[in-house]
Amino acid sequence: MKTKERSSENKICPLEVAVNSISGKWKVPIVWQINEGKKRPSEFLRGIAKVDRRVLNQQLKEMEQDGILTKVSFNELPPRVEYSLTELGEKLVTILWMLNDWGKLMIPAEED
Amino acid sequence: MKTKERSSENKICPLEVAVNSISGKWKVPIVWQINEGKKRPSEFLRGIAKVDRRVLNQQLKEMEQDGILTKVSFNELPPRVEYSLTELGEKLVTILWMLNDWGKLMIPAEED
DNA sequence: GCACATAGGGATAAAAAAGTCACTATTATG
DNA sequence: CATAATAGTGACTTTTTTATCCCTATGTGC
Repeated sequence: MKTKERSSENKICPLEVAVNSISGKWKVPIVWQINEGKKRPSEFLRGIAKVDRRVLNQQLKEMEQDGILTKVSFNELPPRVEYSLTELGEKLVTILWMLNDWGKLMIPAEED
Repeated sequence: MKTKERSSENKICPLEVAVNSISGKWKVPIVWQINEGKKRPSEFLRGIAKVDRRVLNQQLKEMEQDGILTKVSFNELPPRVEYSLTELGEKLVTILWMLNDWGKLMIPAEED
């Protein structure tokens, strides 16, 4: 999910940039799961229910380009790739925790 | 954007609920603009660039159902409707400010 | 009557995102 | 040789989301 036109198109809005960078069905789950340190694509595939390999790669790639994740490819066989949070990504986790707390406030009402 | 299946489908994840409730192209801009107090749909239309009336209504409706916005309809002619943030919505603004700060960290790199 | 403003919605089209399938390549194992 | 891991992608379909168009209704001003 690249940076597209949203509310404002002339000036760069930091909030817009931020929201764009985490707008993707599996991006927040990815950040949420990686917290332990490193994770391989295959681990994400097993951990995050029904993510497709194709889509996972897309989102990982975008997050890497956005500076949220770091990718390390080992020259081994079978191939090994590890993703970890950058400093920026770790700061995001802090905000996600707050969003998580905020989300708790919505649950009683949405529990239908 | 209703609550759909994301990472986990059995247990309710507050973060998932939170993210779902603000996943919508104009939802964050709406919250971001309403901070002053109240806003009429027509004001959003003029304020947020190219939002379409139809889409705006959809997102306002969902946010009202999610408890983020409060809608007040006045029985006047021409009709008047005002949206304002609920307590929950105001708490969201706090988090959006942090996301905004976080987004600033991404801008130098993305300024191509 | 016509145009404008207000708020709202049905039917439909377009665009964007996500998902599916099949293939690449390599080594080890049976 | 077949199969299973590993990571990755091109071509394509499906689903979801957003946008467009045209209607409703009401009162004011021309």
